Amino acid sequence: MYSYSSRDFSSATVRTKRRQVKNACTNCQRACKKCDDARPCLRCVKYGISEECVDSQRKERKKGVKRGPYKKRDGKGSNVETPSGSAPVSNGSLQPNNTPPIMAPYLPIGYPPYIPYPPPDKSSDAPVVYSAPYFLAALPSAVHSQQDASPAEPPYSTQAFYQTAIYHHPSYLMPRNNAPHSYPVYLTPMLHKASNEATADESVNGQH
DNA sequence: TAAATCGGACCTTCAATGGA
DNA sequence: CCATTGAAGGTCCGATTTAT
Repeated sequence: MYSYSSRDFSSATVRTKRRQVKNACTNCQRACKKCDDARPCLRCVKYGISEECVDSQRKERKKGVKRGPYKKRDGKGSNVETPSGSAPVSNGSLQPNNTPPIMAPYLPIGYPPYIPYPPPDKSSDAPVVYSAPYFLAALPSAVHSQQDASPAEPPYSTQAFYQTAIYHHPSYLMPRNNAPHSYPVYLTPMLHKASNEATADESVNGQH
């Protein structure tokens, strides 16, 4: 879910694999932008083109392609190493002993420090918005505060966007894969503006 | 300055291959 | 039979271009 490029890290840190969705929507595909598994995807929601958010059509894989002789396996299946020298990525799933994955080393620059976020307070009316790391990675400026555990009022009127996002993307606003690393998130004015004005923006068309 | 574009690096999938 | 290989087909990062 969380896709962060290795380029987001200092050279001293390990490379991490970029996560991709299985099938991007046609809009994101054309724009070469990050999509997600939900339909409509977050990007289409943002641009107000939810109704156009449909899976792209995938080609059938070629069959019967002759393949040359494989290279001899050197030594013992040493290919256990992860691709391109990347660290063994915890994809957010629980480890065998049921301990949460260690996510902190994979957080992108600007990501809040690794701190477990307390569960929502049922007695509170304050909207507690969780965000998956993926969401934050896509919208790093959305992180307004990570230390304030009880956001009372978002600094901007984001109700419209919240409603849309929560309706279409409840999973974005809740911890994923039982990961405890969730944070309160405020949306940026840019995002709010987009949510209100996106309907006028029909320009999410592509070329390529 | 923000948004759109797009080249290409990176990732996933899965049929072919080859060892047990 | 099953683990491994490796290329096809895909996603999306990030530099560049264009619009406001």
